[in-house]
Amino acid sequence: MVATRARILNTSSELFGRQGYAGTGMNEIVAKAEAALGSIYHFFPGGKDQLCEETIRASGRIYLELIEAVLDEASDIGQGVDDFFSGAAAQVVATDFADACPIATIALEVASTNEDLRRATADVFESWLNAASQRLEQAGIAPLQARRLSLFALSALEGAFVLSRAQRNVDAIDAAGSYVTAVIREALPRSRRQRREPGDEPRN
Amino acid sequence: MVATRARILNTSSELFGRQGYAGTGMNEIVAKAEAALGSIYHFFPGGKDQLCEETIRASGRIYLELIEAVLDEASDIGQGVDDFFSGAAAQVVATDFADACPIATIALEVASTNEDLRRATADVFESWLNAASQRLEQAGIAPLQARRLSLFALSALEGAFVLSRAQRNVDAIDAAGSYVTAVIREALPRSRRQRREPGDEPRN
DNA sequence: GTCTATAAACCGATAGAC
DNA sequence: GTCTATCGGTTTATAGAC
Repeated sequence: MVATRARILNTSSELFGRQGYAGTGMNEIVAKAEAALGSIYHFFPGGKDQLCEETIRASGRIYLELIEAVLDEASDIGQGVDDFFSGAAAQVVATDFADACPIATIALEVASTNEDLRRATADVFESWLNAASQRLEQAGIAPLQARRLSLFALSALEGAFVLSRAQRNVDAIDAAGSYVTAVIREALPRSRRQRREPGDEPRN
Repeated sequence: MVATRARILNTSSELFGRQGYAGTGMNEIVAKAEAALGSIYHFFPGGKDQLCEETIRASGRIYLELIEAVLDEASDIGQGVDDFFSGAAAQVVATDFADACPIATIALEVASTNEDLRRATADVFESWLNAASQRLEQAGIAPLQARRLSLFALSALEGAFVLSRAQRNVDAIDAAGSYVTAVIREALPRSRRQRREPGDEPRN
């Protein structure tokens, strides 16, 4: 049995991510979460703003864990980035182009209208950037370049999500993934560069 | 004297771009446009949906012209892409991180909820991609690679806009711009590659 | 903690005078 | 073409029984 509070957060994450903050109603959330309207104000007395902020931070944490898991399970950071873009494309297709980044829609909506929520999205992006930077540094890249590569990679991923959802195909994710992966492999110290060649065994 | 219809479209472009579709009300638009509520339904009898679709297509056309102008005025395509990212960063700063891509917020909001509007955003993105592809081909890049490079460059730009608005700095645009420019310069035929060296004269 | 009823404000949209 | 009054519906949020 999933607790009501968690059911509300799961549902709000899905709906805010797909339709945005203003486009998602409290009634819609409780209906889909099979909860009472009173429950949402019981667990989130701050109302819609509080629910949204907690949703941003909760889904941000889950996505952070995904980033860390995919990067850490790969044989090297280049392969990890490649895997992440491939997995993202698969997820977008599996959800019929509905679920891509859990916070990007909200981030654009609130950037100029709600300072608390803007800061929440900034904090989440920062956590993802730090996770990526840290692993690029472990692969031998200097801190400043690791930070810039992370900003570049996350930008390409986020923008590819925008294009993919609008175009209903994953061409942008495929293209962004292959160029970003190439740039990161080029940035690695020569001794640690690896590349899967046509004759290699598939790794998964 | 600016006509009422144009004043409404200019205002809706600004507000939809900054706050999204659901987050912008008809009353807010007419108030800021200094028009009567009746006028909006006179010029856009289809209501909010029609206004938004025309806004997407109109602002998309204006941004297309900007893309074409910046790319065509540069000495070569690499410099043009570099200039575009620099100009985008300047614009974002000048508007206090409010105006970046005119349609990205709407695109994410409507991708899974309004098929007509989704198609409008897809059409606009397609027009931008075609403009970029065409110029990459003129620079000697094969059509298929030109298309993939355009998808990659636009993805990086769009995602950098998301991060920049959320973080309230242009680090993402700077990083994305420099890596995208480098990738495109690498893709050019050796004979047409140009790079500004430290000793060169500034071109503008 | 859950549920329903409802308040108070706001939404998109329409009617009709001018 | 412009303006205002207003309709009907939905929104967020609260009250209070259970």
